[in-house]
Amino acid sequence: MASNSFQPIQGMSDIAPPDVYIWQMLEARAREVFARYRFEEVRTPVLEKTSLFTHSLGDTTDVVTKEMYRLQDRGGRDLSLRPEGTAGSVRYIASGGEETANARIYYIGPMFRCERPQAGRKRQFHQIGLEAAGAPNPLADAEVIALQINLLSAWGLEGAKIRLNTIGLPEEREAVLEGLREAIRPRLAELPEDAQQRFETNVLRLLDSKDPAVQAVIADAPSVTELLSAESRAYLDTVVETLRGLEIDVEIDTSLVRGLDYYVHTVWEVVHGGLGAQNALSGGGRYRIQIDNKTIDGVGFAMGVERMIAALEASGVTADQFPPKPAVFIASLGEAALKENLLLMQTLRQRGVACEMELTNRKIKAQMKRANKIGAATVIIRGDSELENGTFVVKNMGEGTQQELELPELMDLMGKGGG
RNA sequence: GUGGGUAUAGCUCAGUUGGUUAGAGCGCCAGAUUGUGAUUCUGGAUGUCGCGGGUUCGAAUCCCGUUACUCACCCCA
Repeated sequence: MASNSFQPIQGMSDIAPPDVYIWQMLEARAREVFARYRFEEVRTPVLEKTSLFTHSLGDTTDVVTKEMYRLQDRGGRDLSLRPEGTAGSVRYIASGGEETANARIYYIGPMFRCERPQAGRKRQFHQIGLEAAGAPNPLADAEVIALQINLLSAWGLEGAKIRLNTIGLPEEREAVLEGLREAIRPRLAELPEDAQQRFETNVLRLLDSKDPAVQAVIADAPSVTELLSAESRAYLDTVVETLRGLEIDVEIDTSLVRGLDYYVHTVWEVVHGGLGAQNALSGGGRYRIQIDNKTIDGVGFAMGVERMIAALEASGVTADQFPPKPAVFIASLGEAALKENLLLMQTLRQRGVACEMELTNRKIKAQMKRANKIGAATVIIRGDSELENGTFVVKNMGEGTQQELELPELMDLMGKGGG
């Protein structure tokens, strides 16, 4: 029943069984893939100084200006729940000097943005992300993209597409923006009002507008790539060639832009058809972030876990395909057996067998029913007569067969994986 | 921040033009001769009809507010 007092706050949810199994699968396989590519986990705090985000993401971006959970602590410090993972990772990288200058790290955890929830968008959402610090190098960008593709296939996702583009260097940004404005200005009147505003505040955003009127004007404007320097174009070309050399085929999408200020050179997105309006599973790119007098270069991506799960479900991969290991169930008959079975359960658990038992004197029928429900592969039945004989009835639930064993035989069987 | 849809049992949902004790399926509990599950049969329990107010002789049903869910815009993972 939907009672307000039992519900999490807006845009946040409990992740419980059976849903949690697919989360565990995703995280476990991600850790395997990251380890293979030699990345290590770093767990940064969820709460950071607000200034970290305003400086690295850009103090006029929507994420910073209207989507952060921002608060003051008791000492009056201005803090924010992290809206993304790169800023904190980069702070960590910057904190380590030479030790972390070329860090290869990953993170798994919750992010927070106070927006209106919709399909694929929660206020507390989760990302699995990765950062490879180091000076710009197209080979590094290609390696990270290759890793990401490997990750998607480890998760069993089909039908995802990578859109790749470049946005060049900060020093040429102004020239790009001016070039775009010049091309659009003569037809400014054709644009709807909100687009005209974006013309002033964020021309790049017009490129990926969904509005047909905007698209018509953009179609005739030069692409970002055309406005960039030869060096920046060459950088992108090398990324693409390197990927082709790794037998990874990517397509360049010149309408792709990013909403955060820190990006330079390569940017990309993984999109999937089964998701509704928020169709990006992942955003990635190369960045350059200043913290105090330090500049951190790196390349990375973040995958939205909720969106990833939605995409997997759209392609037939669901949580109930990853249930926990089937358990052994112990059924008791009578007070004396119940007590003895507690000790048996303790012993089995200490030997690594996942097991469960009924702690009341319920009828055996009800106990068998429960064992069946939790998916126990084996039920050990012990009542008064077994107690007298020193034996255990062991039932194989899959086949419906059962045998009566003595303790050494039982332990032997359990040692082989719980029956 | 703006706009649309929704809210009835643990779950999925039905509920006629406002009318008497609000229903179904699944699940749960119990029974179908001895201490054995998943099938079958029989019986049983469970609802502040999201919450608050209003209209009415009478509201799950109409109106207003509110909270949450959901979808889209904006933006983003």
